[in-house]
Amino acid sequence: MTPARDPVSLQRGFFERSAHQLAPQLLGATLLVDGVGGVIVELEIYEQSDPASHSYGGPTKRNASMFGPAGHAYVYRSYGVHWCLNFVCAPSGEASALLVRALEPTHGVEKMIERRGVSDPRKLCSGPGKLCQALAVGAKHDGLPLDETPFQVLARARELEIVRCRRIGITRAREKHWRLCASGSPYLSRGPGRG
DNA sequence: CAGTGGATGCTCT
DNA sequence: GAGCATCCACTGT
Repeated sequence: MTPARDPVSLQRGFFERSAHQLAPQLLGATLLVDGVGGVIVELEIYEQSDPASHSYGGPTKRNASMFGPAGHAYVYRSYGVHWCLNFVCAPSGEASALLVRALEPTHGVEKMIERRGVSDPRKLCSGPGKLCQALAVGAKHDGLPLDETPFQVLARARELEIVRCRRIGITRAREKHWRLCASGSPYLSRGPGRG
C-alpha cells in the first residue's frame, strides 16, 4: 500500500546525474509553473553525444543554459512558432537534458483551456509546444532554476509503468528509444505510446 | 486514421 | 540561406 503523503518539492541537486538515470524518476513527477501544470507522462533524453541534441556541436548562444548547472530550465523556440522546455540534468560540462514532451493536466485546468483555446483535456499538454503554451513558458524562463518561483517540480507519488519508444519529430538519430512514456496514458503527444 | 504541407522566426554556417 | 527536438488544417481512404 502507498500511504498518502505531502508532495516533496525536488531541489536542483536532485538533477545532478545522467539524463538516463533521471528520466525514469521524473516520469510521473508533477511540473507546475505559477501553480499551473500536471503530471509528466512523456520525456525525451538528449545527451551531448547525441547528434540530435542541441548540445552536440558544443556551446552556442542559444544552448548556453544546457551547459549551465543542473536543475535549471533550458527553453528554446521551435520552428519559429513554439517554445519547448527542458530540464538540464547532468553535471555542468556534459550538457544533457530532458525534453518535457507531455503532461496530464491536473492543476489550473481552466487557465490552460483559456491559454490554449481548446477544452479537450487531451489536447492541452500533449506535446512540447502545447504544454509550454498551456503553462505560459517562454524565453523569460530560459536558465531559471527549477526549485524557485515560478517553477515547482513535485516528486512522483507512486510507481508507474514506463514504456520506451522510438523518438519522433527529429531528423537525426531517430532510431534511439530515448522517449519515455507513461504506459497507457491518454495524454501522450502522439499515439498510444507504442513505437 | 494516415499522410502531407504551410506557418513562422531564430540560430548557425 | 538552410534547416529546424512543432502544430494544425486539410486531404484521401
